[in-house]
Amino acid sequence: MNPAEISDALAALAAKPYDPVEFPFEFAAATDNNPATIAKLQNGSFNKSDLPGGVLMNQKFHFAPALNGMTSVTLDALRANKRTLKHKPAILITSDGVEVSAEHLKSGDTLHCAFTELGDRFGFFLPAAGKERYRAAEENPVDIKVAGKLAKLYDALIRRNPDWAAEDRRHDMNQLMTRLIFCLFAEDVGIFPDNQFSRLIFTHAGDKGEGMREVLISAFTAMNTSRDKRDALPAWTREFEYVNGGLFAGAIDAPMFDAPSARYLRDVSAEDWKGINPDIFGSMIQSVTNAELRSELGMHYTSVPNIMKVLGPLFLDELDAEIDRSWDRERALRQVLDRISKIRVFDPACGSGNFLVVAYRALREREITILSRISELTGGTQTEMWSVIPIRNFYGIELTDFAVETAKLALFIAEYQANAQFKEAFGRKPADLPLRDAANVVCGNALRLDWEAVCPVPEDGGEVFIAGNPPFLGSTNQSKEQKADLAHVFAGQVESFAAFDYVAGWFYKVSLYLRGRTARSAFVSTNSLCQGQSVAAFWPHLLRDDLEIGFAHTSFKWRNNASANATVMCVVVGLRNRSGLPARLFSAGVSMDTSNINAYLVPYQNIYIEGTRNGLFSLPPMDYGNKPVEQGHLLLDQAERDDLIRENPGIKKFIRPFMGSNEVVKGTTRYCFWIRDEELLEAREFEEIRIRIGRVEAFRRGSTDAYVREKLLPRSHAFKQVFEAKRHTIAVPIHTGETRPYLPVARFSSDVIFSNAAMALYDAPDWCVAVIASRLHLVWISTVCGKLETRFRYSNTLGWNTFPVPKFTEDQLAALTKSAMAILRCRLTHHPKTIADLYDPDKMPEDLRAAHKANDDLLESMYIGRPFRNDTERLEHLFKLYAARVKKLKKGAA
DNA sequence: AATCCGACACCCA
DNA sequence: TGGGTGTCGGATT
Repeated sequence: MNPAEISDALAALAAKPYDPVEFPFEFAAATDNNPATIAKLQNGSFNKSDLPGGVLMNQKFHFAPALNGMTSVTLDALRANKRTLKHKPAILITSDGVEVSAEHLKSGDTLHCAFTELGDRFGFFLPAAGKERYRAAEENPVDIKVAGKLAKLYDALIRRNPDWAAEDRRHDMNQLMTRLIFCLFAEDVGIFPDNQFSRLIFTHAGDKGEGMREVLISAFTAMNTSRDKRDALPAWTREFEYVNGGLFAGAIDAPMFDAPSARYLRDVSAEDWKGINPDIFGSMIQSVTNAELRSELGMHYTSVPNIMKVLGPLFLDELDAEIDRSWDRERALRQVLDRISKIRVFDPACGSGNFLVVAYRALREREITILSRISELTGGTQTEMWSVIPIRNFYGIELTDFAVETAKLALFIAEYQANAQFKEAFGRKPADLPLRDAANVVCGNALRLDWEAVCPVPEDGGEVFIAGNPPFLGSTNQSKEQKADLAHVFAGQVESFAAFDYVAGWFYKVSLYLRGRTARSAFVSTNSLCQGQSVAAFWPHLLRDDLEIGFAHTSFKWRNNASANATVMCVVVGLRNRSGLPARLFSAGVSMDTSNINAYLVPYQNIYIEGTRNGLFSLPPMDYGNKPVEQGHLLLDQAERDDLIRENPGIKKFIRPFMGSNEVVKGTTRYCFWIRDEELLEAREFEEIRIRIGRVEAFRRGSTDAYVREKLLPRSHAFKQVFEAKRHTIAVPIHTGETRPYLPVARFSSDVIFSNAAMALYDAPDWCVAVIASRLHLVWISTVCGKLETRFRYSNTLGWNTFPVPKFTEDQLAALTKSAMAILRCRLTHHPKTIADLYDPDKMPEDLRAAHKANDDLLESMYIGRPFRNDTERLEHLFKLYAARVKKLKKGAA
């Protein structure tokens, strides 16, 4: 059962009179226990409670009835009960029929509410159904101000030095910015003496910035030179610390400054850099350096809440549990510390290092927790001198040079801040300078590089955790180079990969890395990787029979602190070697353990629904709508049509109503020219038609699709597909809103032409409406078809042709036809309300709801002799029927 | 020839 | 300006 179903079940329970004997069993049923388990609970064999009237279900809940007004007292009794301690129920619950008191044992949270509110408070009771609530990490406010000022400085420098914007100087410019940022940060947080850097450069560069270039070159050179070798440099540079660390190694140059750029530099150095959040520091710097890409780069960085969706279940949660278990044993804690010291974190799409920084900080925080506890346990005699987590254990691959530099810098800064925390806790830290060791961030194309060369598999028993947010790009939008990258990964491995999203390359490469290793991975991905055609095409090759999904987050909307957010729905998928351990599924604020998560991110065994042109069951063929491919030149709106017909009455015979999803759902009307080949000469008599055909020809001539140029260009009076009905059409919009409780199928007269925004059953029997309009069909479509973000996407090959139906009898078909008609007639009684109005989940009329309910009950009884209990049961039954049918067909073919 | 997809596209409050 | 909700034609099969 999903949370919504549990909510409904609890609401139903709360609406009935309270019976203290029946209540615990009904509560068990409402929290997803099957009838057999409940029967055993009732006959006492599963009931562990020793309280009068009590029911205790292992791990799930402990109930005892309360006397009037005494729910708090009974809750105390439940909490203190020995059996409670032994069997660890998730939830304690008691009621007197008026009040409910409950407690979540793990967190100690309590709930006191009216009995009738049980349904509204379902979230509290989810743990009794094996689902734990989780809260996403909070978004930290970022210092947008600093980034804005950096951007101004950058722009001013480019205005003064246009050549520094060119490709061959980009690296120098990037390096200048990172060095400046490091120095401004260092002088504010105490790595350098207070304000040393800005004081020295502004003292020696003059007011208008005229000497800034030479001053910066001298300063940076000094930081790369040990103090005793600075004879060739101005005397004032002696003051600087020796920094090194790669940041100041290599060529040192700086652009010319002018008055505005010097002013912006002063502005930005006046900011308090202590408050900078290093988690996404890199992205902010990166967005500074490219005015055009500024919004776009910012658009794609991964915010901390999203990073925690990946790193938490990948390894941090498990580490916390281990620390918890070891809390009272010094030896065990030292083992955890040893484990942490060997962990390698690898982000093969690291950008400016957000994931690596967050992972590094998380590990350093846990190290301090462990050391503090060891200190407590040993009475302060612990002798650790220093952190065991080196930043060289953090690996990354990134395509753009500047991002690589900022990633390294962000890790330096994170290390500095972690050291400061360490000092606060233990009173000591090593010297900050010179910078010693660096993260292993490589500049290159992750789909071309050998990942084992970048992040070697450790030989000391260490673990590798691979995480990141690789780029998503559908096949339509990939460049030639990107397609070649995918070919490099998949050629010879997978027969058909050209339709894969770019992100699939990362998933496949990580699967090769993980196999048989002490390593796990988790990536953010576009949700389409786990939907529709990609599932059957990609996932069997990825998982084979030795990998599994260890955890997953179902679709969530992309959000970060950028002003413009990318519009995309994401998932997080964690991969691991097959383990026999439970997998954890996160969905809408709830997590649950399950024996398997399949590639649709459904808690069910692995199953792949393959699109097919031939129906697997006995349903009539469904066609794709008519695809115009004419840049709108054959289409008309209502006014255009009316005007044309007024001026040329004869043109009417070539104009037909034209409908896609929008028109079906909202009841609007568009029209199209519909010219049969044999009528072309007659049609061309009209000047308007000649002009429009000419425009279509021009458009088709310029298409990149050879089929359009060669086959469609000579037929520019017509659409690409040409289908029409003889008697009537049953049409299903392809993309429609997911909040509607039913798919907006409708029936139209034969004059209407359907666009490729709809699927069409031409002249098909009306009982098809009953099937498509059913809850059962919606559940199937929403699971096995693709989505447009979260919108339903109807497909004939994936959804209709694969939909399992029993062999209907004539009587059943007659009943379904009647039911379909009842729905259609009911809609008519609400004329002129549109389908969008009628199927608004908040405003759906009761009689229409009833007609659909009757239709659902009728259809479902043809499957199992009764209505299904919930969507979970619906889906599992459909999966079973599909698998059985495919198995039978394969046997027949063999 | 047919159709799945969109780090979307576009409309409207 | 962002929530609400489906066009349209390229690229792949």
